[in-house]
Amino acid sequence: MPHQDLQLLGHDCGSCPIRHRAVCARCDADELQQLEHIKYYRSYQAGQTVIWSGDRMDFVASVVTGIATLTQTMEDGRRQMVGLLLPSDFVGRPGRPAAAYDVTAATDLVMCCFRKKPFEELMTKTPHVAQRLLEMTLDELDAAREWMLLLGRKTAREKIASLLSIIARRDASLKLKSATGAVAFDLPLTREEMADYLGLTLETVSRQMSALKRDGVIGLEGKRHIMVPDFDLLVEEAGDDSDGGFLV
Amino acid sequence: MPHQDLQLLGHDCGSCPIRHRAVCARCDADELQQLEHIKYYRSYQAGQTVIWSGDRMDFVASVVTGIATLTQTMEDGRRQMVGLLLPSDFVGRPGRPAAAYDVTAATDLVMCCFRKKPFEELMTKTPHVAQRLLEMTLDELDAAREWMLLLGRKTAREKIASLLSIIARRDASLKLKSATGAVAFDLPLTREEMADYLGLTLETVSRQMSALKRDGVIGLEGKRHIMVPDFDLLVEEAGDDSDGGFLV
DNA sequence: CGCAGAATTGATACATCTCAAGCTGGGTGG
DNA sequence: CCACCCAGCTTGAGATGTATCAATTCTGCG
Repeated sequence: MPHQDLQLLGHDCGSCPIRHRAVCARCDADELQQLEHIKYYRSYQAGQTVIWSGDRMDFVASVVTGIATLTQTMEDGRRQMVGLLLPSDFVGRPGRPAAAYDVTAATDLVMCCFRKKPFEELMTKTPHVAQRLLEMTLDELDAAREWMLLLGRKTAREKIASLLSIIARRDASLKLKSATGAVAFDLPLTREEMADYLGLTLETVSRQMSALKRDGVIGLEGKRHIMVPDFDLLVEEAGDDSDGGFLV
Repeated sequence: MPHQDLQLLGHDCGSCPIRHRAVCARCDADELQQLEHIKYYRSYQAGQTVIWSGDRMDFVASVVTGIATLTQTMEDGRRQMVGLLLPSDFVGRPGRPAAAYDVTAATDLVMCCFRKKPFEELMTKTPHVAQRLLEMTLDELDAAREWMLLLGRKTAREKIASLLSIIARRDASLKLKSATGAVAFDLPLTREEMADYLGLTLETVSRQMSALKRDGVIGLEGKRHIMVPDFDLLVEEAGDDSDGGFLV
């Protein structure tokens, strides 16, 4: 059962922190008002399950604050994370009645939910929501393909460095900065969640984190706070083509 | 330079073999006529490169016949396939000037290309193309996530069985049949391409193919023709949840 | 016929997994 | 206030699956 605090903040789209990046980014005043009508907020505590794969899902949503994960599980318990949702990311698929993945709150989480039926109607009647959703889905597809390269071909060390640089970049972009030089951020994931992201065991994640620390690529303060003295070095360790991925 | 046979077949959308599945599936007569105006066909021989990652790309396209692959390559030569495009699948991203992946013809290939600029205009002016593209992109994202589970958590044997069952299913669906009982099909990929798909080496692919043959899960006629006596057994070997994935 | 690309098979190396034992830090109850 | 506890994490030793390197063996084709 979701912990259903009605948030006082953010009831008005105009002052919403993800107003300019989420699925509603392109909406005009009229469309926004229609969305206001069908939206409601939900909060989850870190660790709570938002929805189980296969469950009926009669809403779609945007992440407002916090981080959620999408995971797939095999019958024997092997788990693979297939999505990492940051503020402004979209959850759910219009036209699909049930959830295809487990959705979990990795940190405390606030989502802006839209009742699915009216949301679908809005999509067919006005263009801006569908346009923006297409754009976001194409971006996610690109991210998924980058992730496939990571899973299929990178070494454990490269995988860790890749994940850290991805989080650093997205964290910087949420703060409207760009990731260069010295960078610091909090890991929103446990070692086990990192392992599920990377297709590794948590022991291997731990060992490689220690190795990167030993080699001076990263510094640790507690388990969660990461300091990166030279972001370019981290990117190099990730094995990515040097450019910051400016293909748009 | 693409081998640019103008195809005699298929100049008319009405008789196009992918008319009801491709990005144009929802178009009305008027929209279809606009598409006719900006489309042209291109043919490629098996092995030819359609476009290199980073190259300027001033068209988007649908695969009409044959199979194309999307691959990413790291600086040191490690390769990962990130897309397998069958007839009706879409190539290219509206709004992006350059190709993000290498696109290669795995078999002889015919593509229906649309000049990008007018295609983008058509997308903003009429709803049906954008709607269908969104739907197709969401499907691809689901496929990519399934693929991520494969890359991150499956054993070599499970990977091979998964790939074979995916190809068997898509092959059956193109023939408007469903994959059950005894099934047979041609592999459109070399061992090396299979390895690039699965995040393995070609030697491991070869060994696991031999193992599946030895165990009677598959039969081989030549290198490319696969016979599956019991499709359910193959799916079991793939480690997937038993159901045929009917989440829509 | 014989060649070249594709595939198979073998022997060995090595990265990561597995199993197992401690460590650490923050919260709780005596 | 301290001892304890527990989840999360680290580290170690050994097992194992896949990669690597190296021959052969197919197979289709000029």
